[in-house]
Amino acid sequence: MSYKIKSRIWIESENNVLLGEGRVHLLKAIQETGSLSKAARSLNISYKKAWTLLDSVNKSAKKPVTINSIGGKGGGGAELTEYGQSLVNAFDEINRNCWAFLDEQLDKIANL
Amino acid sequence: MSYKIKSRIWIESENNVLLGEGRVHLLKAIQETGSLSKAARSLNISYKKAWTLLDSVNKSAKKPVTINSIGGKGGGGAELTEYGQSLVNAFDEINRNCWAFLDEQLDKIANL
DNA sequence: TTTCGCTATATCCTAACAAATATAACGATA
DNA sequence: TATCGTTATATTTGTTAGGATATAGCGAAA
Repeated sequence: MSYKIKSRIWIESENNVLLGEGRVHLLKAIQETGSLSKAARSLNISYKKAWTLLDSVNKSAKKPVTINSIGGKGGGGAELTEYGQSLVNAFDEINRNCWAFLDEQLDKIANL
Repeated sequence: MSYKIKSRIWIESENNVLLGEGRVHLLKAIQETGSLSKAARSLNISYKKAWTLLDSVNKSAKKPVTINSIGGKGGGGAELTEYGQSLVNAFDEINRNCWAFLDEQLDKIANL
């Protein structure tokens, strides 16, 4: 069996992490479930962890990534903004491209 | 100030990590100093940590990456094999290429 | 005005990981 | 055969990130 190359990418803003794979997973789950707590449950992470992540995302981003509402019908919820959706899509695309790129590069090591 | 994209790449072999940035730093330091303990001191990490890393590298690699000698003149030492040097060089090149590639990709996010 | 499920936040606790320490073994050299 | 600076490894101690738990506040709707 041969070597594999793996990668992790993330976006920073003013030395704060804006987006990484975990954050993108969370944002997708929010989009699917309509709430932060449901998203946390679906990802098997604590609400606190999810909240901390989302808070950090929104504090680092130039424009709001989600809109969170407290109280009201159903207790409230969270949803992605247009900007949030664009970020998620762009991140995914870059990540996929990066994997493809690295797989190409790998043959520099394969036959040493 | 605008977003930055960062990355971390590593090479795996049979689900074990072979090379990452930290390991490559260590290998370079071994090459420069001729010993594992000197390399550890130069990187400000404990000997134990350095030894554990190097041990893992050599156990994951298909061919030996360093040759370590115990006792004798100077107490012993460690040096990179040809193969080890090739791995280090290839990793560095792939890493640099990856950075350049990702910087290109970043403008997908810059103007959202 | 009570209920509901959610957002928001503080505090404690623990388990994983890193650092610190100790010690054995090695072999060329003098 | 004593010395030296290594490699090699076990064990103990510290630290910190994350998990668990608790609770307050919110607002639409019935």
